Amino acid sequence: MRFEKGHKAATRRHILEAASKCFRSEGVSGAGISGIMGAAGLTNGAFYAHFDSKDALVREAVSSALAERQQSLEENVEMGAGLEEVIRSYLNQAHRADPSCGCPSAALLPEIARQSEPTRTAYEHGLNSFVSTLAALLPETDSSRADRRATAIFGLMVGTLQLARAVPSIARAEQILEAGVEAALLLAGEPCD
Amino acid sequence: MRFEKGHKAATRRHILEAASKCFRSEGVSGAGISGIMGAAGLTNGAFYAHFDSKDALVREAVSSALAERQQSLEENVEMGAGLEEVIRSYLNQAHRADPSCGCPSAALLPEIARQSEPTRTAYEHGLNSFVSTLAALLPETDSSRADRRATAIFGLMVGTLQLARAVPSIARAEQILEAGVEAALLLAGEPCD
DNA sequence: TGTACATCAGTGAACGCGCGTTCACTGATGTAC
DNA sequence: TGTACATCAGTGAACGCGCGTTCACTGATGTAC
Repeated sequence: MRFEKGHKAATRRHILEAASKCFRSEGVSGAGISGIMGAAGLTNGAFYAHFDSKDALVREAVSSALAERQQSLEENVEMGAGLEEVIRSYLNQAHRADPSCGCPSAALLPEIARQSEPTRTAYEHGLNSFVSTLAALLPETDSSRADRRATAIFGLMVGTLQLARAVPSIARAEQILEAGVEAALLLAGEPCD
Repeated sequence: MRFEKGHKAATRRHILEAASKCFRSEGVSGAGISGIMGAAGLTNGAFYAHFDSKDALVREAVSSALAERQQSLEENVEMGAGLEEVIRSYLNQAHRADPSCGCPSAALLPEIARQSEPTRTAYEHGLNSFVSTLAALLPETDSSRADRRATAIFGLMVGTLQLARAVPSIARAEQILEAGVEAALLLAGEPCD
């Protein structure tokens, strides 16, 4: 078979999507090239026609997962979602149970800290955008204070979801998620400083 | 040479300490048996005289790191530290810069969520103790409410430290840590419900 | 119109390497007779 | 006292395996003449 125009770019996107899911569910060092390529419906040999190395794939997959989440957040906000809806759609059992389509920060943060500098820079940019979008949902008008508060709220969301995922008991996970929602709402409502 | 009484138990503890550091700095799947044994001053072959498998080592190393942190927290509290000192001794540059001796939750949580059930159960027990100790530092008298609030504060601490470790800029990390301290103090001071 | 060659996404076997794990062995000490 | 054997923490080479990466090849299509 011959390939229509844009075929290779589409394949590249499929690999990126598969990688982004595999990394979130198995971890960056837990997911291998063969498994990722298999999930994308290809064999391992085709990988290097699309990416220079696993490291390059990690950088792009992290960026891509962050961008996907950013877009989904913005869509929710445009549909009228406030901070409470955003928090509740993050700290719940569905998100806890499926890391593969969820927040890359919750699934990968400690590993991102061990990645090469370009990957960490890409992460920082994605984080900044996400925090800005959250900050715009806060009552606080001073944008630097709102960013600070949004950063803390996001840190709380990430840490809480990770705690809920680590404990084996679903009931305990539920308590953790509820404690997180309650505290995040409190942080959202209280004035800064 | 022959070995004095208790020698083998001491070696086992050394392996556990080395493993606990290696896991925190390189990740559970990033750290190998050879590297851990080397860090303990032994060769890889000796490992299986002390532990059944890497999985068993992970379980014990996680427990041991949690217990060490728990003990250090309790000592600080006995020396008169309040919640603010605890928060500030967690969310600072020294802790950000050295994961190997720091909080195992901040270094390993997403990986712990992927471990076998016994490891996750061990983690849950360590977490519960830590949260109870934090809860006792809150003004809230109702212990179940205090536990909920302490859980959220701990989630905030863990997520915030991870964010600070992931970004490449130290200045940005500092902003993140400060935002976390501010929010954690707010959560500590506000009444629950 | 037919033939030879170029293109190019993808295949699948192979590379060296390090992993977790096993095992025959070492060498210093203790014990039996 | 001397000799043979047991004990036991640790060594270091080897096992099979999967990793990231490379490469000769396939096979369908396009282009040149």
